Amino acid sequence: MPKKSATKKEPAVSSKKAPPQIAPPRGMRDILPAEQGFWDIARKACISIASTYGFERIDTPIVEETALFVRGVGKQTDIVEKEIYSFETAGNEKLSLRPECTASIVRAYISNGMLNQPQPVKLWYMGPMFRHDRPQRGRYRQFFQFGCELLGEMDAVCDAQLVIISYLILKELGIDAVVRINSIGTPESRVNYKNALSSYFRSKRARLSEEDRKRLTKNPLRLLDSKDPAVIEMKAEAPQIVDWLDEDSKAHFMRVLEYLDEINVPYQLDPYLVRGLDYYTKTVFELFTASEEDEATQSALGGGGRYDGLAEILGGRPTPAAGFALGLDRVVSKLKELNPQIEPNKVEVFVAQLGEQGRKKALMVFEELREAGVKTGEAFSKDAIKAQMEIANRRGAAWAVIIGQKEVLDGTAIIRDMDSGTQEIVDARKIVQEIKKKLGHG
RNA sequence: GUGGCCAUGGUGUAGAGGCAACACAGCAGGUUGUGGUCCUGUUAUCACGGGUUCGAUUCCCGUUGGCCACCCCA
Repeated sequence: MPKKSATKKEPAVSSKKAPPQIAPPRGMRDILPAEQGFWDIARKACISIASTYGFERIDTPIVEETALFVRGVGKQTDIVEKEIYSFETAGNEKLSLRPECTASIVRAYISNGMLNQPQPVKLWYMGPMFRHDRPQRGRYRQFFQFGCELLGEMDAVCDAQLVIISYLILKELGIDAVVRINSIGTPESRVNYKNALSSYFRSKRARLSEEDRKRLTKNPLRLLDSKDPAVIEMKAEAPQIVDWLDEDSKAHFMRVLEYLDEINVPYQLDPYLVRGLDYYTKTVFELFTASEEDEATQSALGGGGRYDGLAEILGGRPTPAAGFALGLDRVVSKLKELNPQIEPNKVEVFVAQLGEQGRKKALMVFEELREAGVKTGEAFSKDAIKAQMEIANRRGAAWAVIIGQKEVLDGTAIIRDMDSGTQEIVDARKIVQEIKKKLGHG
């Protein structure tokens, strides 16, 4: 290869040249300390409600065999067709970053023989998922999901409970959510419906856009969420899936709705809701915020449904199951709009020092206070007392313990009331005792 | 993956073909060991690469990234 660029000056790694834009990979981001308070609130709500309903945590690998997702999520789905992060290892394993977690959970259920545990098995998970999609607001290539999966039980009350749990988590966070729900029946009834739907739209093929014609052959169900006004109009007359459900699915769906009525979970029947993953059967639902602008942008906070066939697809025994996932990035961004109060990392006492002797003594006093269960702050790397007091103030300390050369020689310490500015000198051996008394720790 | 808009200190913004401005945050000071106010100083090769030009941060092209719409989803 001719090295034309050789004439150019070496890009000189050592020069002062600014590095090229240094940023995380596209569609990925850092979640900084200032953000973590919001995430903590969201995570706590998820975990506490899921635990209340008897769900237990499971962690599965972030990477799985590609085949798991191809079989589980569906070869035809966009997620697998164009969004999956796949790679081959040095050992020729074909692996993928998980684009969602349900397939992994079912895999874990099978590979750990959980069918021998009391059923249903109720699991929750929380972690990053990866999809190589074009980034947008609320859509990241690495995003976090919290989800619950309930395996080994087919009763409709389980579907309802999962809807309720996801709804309650959002409610707990002050987010007003609306559930959109539908039933897509068994694979067989869906095939019949698909046929009916495509023959309906085929009769009106002339009025379809090119894009929608493609969908007609590829996945006619997707026509139902087309934004083309002409299609929306045609939709009104289109066959609806409820009319094609088998008796069992219909009865199941009715029971789910009855349970939701019982708990007063607001829901909208959405005959056009079909989810983009192949494994769903019967109940499917999505959660949206009540505000209109969000409806326009179609960004669901979460979604889920029943997937009775998945375990078998993955090579396990037939196992009825259902679950949901919340998009935590979207939940957190909604939560931030509500401006919840974040507890700052406050401190009760601050230990300030002057001089090397003072610092050594202060190091020990800090440990004693910490061990006594007092929330204590320090800035031992600072020499100036002024800078230390500034930090003490910023961290909201009610008291400051000040130890300088003089105090070390006298065997004393200064205790300063940060509100009034009054100070007293105490015996160095009684610092912890004095502070605890002042804080009312007994 | 397709199309549109955009890119200035840590953050939010101003600016104009010829010294890059303001606010906030940060750091250091305002004499000898004390915070919340105030004052001073300090913090930018204007995302990266190339082109036009005497001269580009400003105009043009490309790259990267962000936002928006489509697609799809969380």
